[in-house]
Amino acid sequence: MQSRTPVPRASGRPRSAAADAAILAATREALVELGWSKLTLGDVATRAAVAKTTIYRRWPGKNELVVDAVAELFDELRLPDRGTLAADIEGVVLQFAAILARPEAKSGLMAVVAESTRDDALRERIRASIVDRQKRLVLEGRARAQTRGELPPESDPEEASRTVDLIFDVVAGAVVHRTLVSAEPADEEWVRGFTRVLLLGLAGASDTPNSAEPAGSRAAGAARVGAGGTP
Amino acid sequence: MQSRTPVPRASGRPRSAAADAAILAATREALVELGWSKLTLGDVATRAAVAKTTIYRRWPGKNELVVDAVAELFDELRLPDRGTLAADIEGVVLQFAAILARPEAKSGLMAVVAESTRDDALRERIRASIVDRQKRLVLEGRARAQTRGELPPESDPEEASRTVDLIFDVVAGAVVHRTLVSAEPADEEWVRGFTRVLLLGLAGASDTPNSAEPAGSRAAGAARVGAGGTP
DNA sequence: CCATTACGCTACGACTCGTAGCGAAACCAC
DNA sequence: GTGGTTTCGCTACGAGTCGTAGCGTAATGG
Repeated sequence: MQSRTPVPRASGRPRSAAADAAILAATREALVELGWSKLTLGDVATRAAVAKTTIYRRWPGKNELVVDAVAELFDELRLPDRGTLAADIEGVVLQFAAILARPEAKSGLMAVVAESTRDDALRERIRASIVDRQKRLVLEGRARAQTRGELPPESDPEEASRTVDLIFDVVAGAVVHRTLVSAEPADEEWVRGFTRVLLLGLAGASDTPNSAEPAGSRAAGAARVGAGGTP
Repeated sequence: MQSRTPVPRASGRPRSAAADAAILAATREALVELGWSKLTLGDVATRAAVAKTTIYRRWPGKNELVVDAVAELFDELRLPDRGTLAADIEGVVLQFAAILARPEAKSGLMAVVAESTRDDALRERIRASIVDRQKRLVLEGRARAQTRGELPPESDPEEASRTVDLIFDVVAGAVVHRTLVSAEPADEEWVRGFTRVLLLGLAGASDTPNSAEPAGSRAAGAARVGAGGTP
């Protein structure tokens, strides 16, 4: 995943895969103990029992290293079929919240996102190794819900894409804000309430794809909501 | 707001209010040009035409200085009465998005939030000078909507508090995620879609305050939605 | 006039950064 | 084996930042 193989190397001493793992693990350890700002590559090198130069040969700098170290935390995200869209959402949101609650994710993720506002390459790295993996779950859950009949099949593909993006920003944003800014746990009770709001909102919005009205009024259509569920 | 008057000082040379303003303005300027990571207090001092020691006499460090500098950006947030809850939400979300789109807010805000995960005092400072000011708008908008009859009067005060917290995390989180992570503009079209989902979700959720069910099923009640609006 | 506090300036040790240079180690092709 | 190639660990280095101390000066109140 983070193999920085520049080109299909011909010969020479191969890079130690163990060193990669040790460096990333040491980075997470340092994130827990020191946090982002006090984390130094020299310290990571010591923890990983490698030379500082070895790290610089593989990663451009602290930003990229932390992105890869944090990205591995999200590898465990799964979307088991829990029977209903609501249950699926609650399950994956709870997983996401559990990862975000870990100190290495907290202090590392937001810091690199902040840095990415002035570094397009870094943002692309975050997108590829963290964000896209999360967004794929949204797509998967949506497809599953369509199979169940809980959501109508996508009519306009572009509209569907916008909706997925919206869902993703709402879900990930809400959990992140709850965890990091409000500094309160995204526990089961909160996730239940959040899922209810999200689901009702999406179901209601799906009948009125778009409109020029300044929003408001329309509402009656919301009755055709979360069909399915506890059948 | 950022007056760091330790105690009601008796005598001596008073602190220059102009210096405070110059330092905060210089901080924002440096955030735009350099970003968070390359911003140094020495540079800020030069830009503000003050001595570096003057900054250290007023702020503990870079984190707190940036919090105060960014906080001033949110002073302009207003909640004019636009007639409907939907319009009110859209208006304030657009304002919020406009502030977040500014580079000094982007690079500064997320960085201090990241730091606040390991610094309780810093988080409290952020809460007091930035977050609470935003949350007050949610309360104000809710009260206004209740007056209009768009939302039922709060029955259980604790339940109402949880709802306000949820709304706040969803709104602020979604806009932040859209702007910083997805790196796409929270323009009028996006805000319209977001408001529609949020409003339908809240209206639908308001009849079924809470339940032990794993969510899903319930939906019919959603018809008693956004009453009022374009009367 | 005097006590008190803020200010500008200089200088300082401590620390981190990212790189360069070296010899040794590990791999491949022959 | 032997030679070529790449990585590794180690040391050392200049550059830059941090946060503080010390000093003389400026501005206020009693």
